[in-house]
Amino acid sequence: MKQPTQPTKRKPGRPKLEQSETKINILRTASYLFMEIGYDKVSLELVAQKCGITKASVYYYFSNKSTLFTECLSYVMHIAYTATISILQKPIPLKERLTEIAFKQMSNAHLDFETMMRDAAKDLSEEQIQQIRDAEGKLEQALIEAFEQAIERGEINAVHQPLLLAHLFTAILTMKNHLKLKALPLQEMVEQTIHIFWEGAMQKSASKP
Amino acid sequence: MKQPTQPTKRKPGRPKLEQSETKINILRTASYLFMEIGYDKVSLELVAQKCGITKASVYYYFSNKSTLFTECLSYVMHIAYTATISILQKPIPLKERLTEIAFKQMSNAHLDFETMMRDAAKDLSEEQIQQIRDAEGKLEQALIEAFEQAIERGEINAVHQPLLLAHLFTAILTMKNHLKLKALPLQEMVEQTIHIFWEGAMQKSASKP
Amino acid sequence: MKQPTQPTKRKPGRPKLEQSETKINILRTASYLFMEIGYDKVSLELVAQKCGITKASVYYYFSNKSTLFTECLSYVMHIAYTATISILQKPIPLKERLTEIAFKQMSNAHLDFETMMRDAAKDLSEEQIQQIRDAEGKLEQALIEAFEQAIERGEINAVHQPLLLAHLFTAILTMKNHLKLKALPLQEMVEQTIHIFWEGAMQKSASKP
Amino acid sequence: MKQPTQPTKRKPGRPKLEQSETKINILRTASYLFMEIGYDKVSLELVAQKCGITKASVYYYFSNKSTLFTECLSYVMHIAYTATISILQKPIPLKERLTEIAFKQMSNAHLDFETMMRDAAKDLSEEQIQQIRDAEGKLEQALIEAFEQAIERGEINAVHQPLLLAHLFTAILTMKNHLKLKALPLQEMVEQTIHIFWEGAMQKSASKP
DNA sequence: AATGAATGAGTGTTCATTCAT
DNA sequence: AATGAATGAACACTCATTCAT
Repeated sequence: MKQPTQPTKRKPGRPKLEQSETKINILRTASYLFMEIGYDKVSLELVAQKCGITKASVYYYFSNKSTLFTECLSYVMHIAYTATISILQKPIPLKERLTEIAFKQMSNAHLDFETMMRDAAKDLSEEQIQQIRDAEGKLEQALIEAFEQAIERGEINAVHQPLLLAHLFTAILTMKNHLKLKALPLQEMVEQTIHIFWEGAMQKSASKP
Repeated sequence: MKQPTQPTKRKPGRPKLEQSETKINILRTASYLFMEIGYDKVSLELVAQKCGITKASVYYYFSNKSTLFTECLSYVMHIAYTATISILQKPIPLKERLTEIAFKQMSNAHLDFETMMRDAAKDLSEEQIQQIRDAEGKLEQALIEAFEQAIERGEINAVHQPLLLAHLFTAILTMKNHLKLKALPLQEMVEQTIHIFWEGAMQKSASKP
Repeated sequence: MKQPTQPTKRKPGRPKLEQSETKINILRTASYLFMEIGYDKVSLELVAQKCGITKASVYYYFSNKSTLFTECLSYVMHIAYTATISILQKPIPLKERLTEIAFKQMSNAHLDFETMMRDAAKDLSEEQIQQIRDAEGKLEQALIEAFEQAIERGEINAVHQPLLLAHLFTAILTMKNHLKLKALPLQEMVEQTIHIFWEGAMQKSASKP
Repeated sequence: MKQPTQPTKRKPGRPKLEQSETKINILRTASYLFMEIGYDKVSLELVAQKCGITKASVYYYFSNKSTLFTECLSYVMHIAYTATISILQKPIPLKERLTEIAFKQMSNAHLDFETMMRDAAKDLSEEQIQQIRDAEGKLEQALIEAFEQAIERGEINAVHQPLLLAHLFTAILTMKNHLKLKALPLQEMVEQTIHIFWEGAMQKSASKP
């Protein structure tokens, strides 16, 4: 979008990336760390180390820890959004799509969203929080729409509110943190869990008397 | 019991208070803080402040931050256990009991168990972890048994594993952290959520095809 | 020496000790600890523990850590003095007496005097330092006199100053701290060392040219 | 050596100083303090103060108190070693060389090695202890060899073990701590002391009967 | 673009000391 | 005579942040 200011001869070959490679590297590394061990326990020193650069260099690209965090979460949310969307658009029953999403999420041991936010909250400005919440909102919205469509199609009982279903589904995914369950095979656990959720959401019979 | 003036070896020195009020105060205050903002962000300075005493005084009663945490969690777990048990023993359908438990838990915005443990883990000794896990185990066990009995009574489909049901139920409770849902009236949210869970768990029809 | 103020009927039987047993216990325990691990590393808590009493009780008998230290050192010095004197008075050649003293001192791994004083110095008042130095002085004096007599008897070359000999002898005893020497059998080490010292001190030949 | 403008991969960022002056300053200051008042009583705050910097800056250069101590001792030992060696290699009789070493050592009122190690030991890793002991070993070895050669040359009685002589010599140097002796002129004290040691070590006459 | 240097504020922990009982 | 309770000052260590180069 941003035309270089000088309209002179355009350099041949692949143009340099808008975002410096270092910056992206930091973003990726920090994102991973934030999700793995949480906001507080990620020191910028650690991020720098893992990137093979200096703490000061991190500051060159991100003016704050909170800024870094904000950009990381936006970045991660975007990826998660893309991945989720691509699953949700598959032409298979919603139950199967949900199972697939659940399986993906539960496979890697990331901290859940709210946990990270809680730690970071103290440092984040209003705008930053909003920025992250927006990114999260898009993801939430995608899920909500999937449920809305399922209701329209009659796959799910219209009694339920899509918003609530979306959050219930998300809450269920936190089961991955329950150590005791590590005994059970993941595949089986995911399938059974989603099955219960699904049957509950679907039930045709009478519900709220 | 206590013979008055007779010289039956009265312990010298200032008599110890039954259960020092200060200690209980610390326990309560720290428990609240740990659950509210997590292990790492609770500084002993903060605990002391909130108790109106000095950091050193906290150390008078608890030799460690990790010790304090351990005792707090045991304390809290015990309370949660007692409360849960007393609900589970009521002579009403399990679904109603679960709703009641969920309502209680979701009413106060505590961090969930695993999140706290993750932060604290680095400081806890093997025994301390075990001690907390034991307290947690009792709670988990109570839930599991409730599900087992429901299965025996035919309230719930025998297809499901009580362990998984218990953890699914617990995972669902983390929904309380989802800010977006703060818009919905709590009562309604809890009822609908448990309803979905319940129908899913109960379903008489075919399950895994 | 100190006549009780009231000349009334003297209580029959063994009179109660002037010094309470607890106080003596503290004195003994603390002395041991001070000499074993040094002034700084001895906490009053530790002393109390080893005595089976409370920190506050230690303060009941000794108003300060420095006071306790002072009294301990005086106490210890007195014991050392007595022991040394009793050896020095034996009717055997001085060389043998010195060997005996050296053997006793090197057998137990106590810190040496100056090391302890250096740590404690920051806390001690002028009077306290003087008090300890006095107790030390008596010990030093005993050694000096032994050397003086040996010179008078012609056992040792009159060239040497008894004061210097005494300190040289004391300095030699610090060899017990040299870890590398732990390999050598103590008995042999002591004998050889004193032998060298002795021959050097005794030499009849010309000395300062 | 340093090619000026040519684009031969110049390291980016601010170039590192040869051996940061600050670091050397810390090293010197801390070394002095450690030897003067001992490991425990040297707080990093104090080191920082004396250097005119912040405690955090000390941590910028040395990751630990124990690391700082280790590097300080290695540093000091190296200096002592160099100085000692240069004296030991002089073409003068061993006795004179020893006198010179003793004079140098006694001139500054350092704590002796073992005293410092005793305090620091609790914080030092195995490797660190080894590192320091190695540095110490080199010094010890230099002395031992000097004594071995003196024995070969017949300067010293072959009865004595060089190891023991070296440690005896070292022990004697601790006399510098004996405050009482501060009255005597240092020069004289050193000469007389070494003389006694020397005559004892040299004696041609019968030894162990 | 990237870095070495430096810092201030905070954290967990220890300990001598005081005081009412 | 002895103790439980409480505190202030210090210490080792960490970390986000700044700045000149």
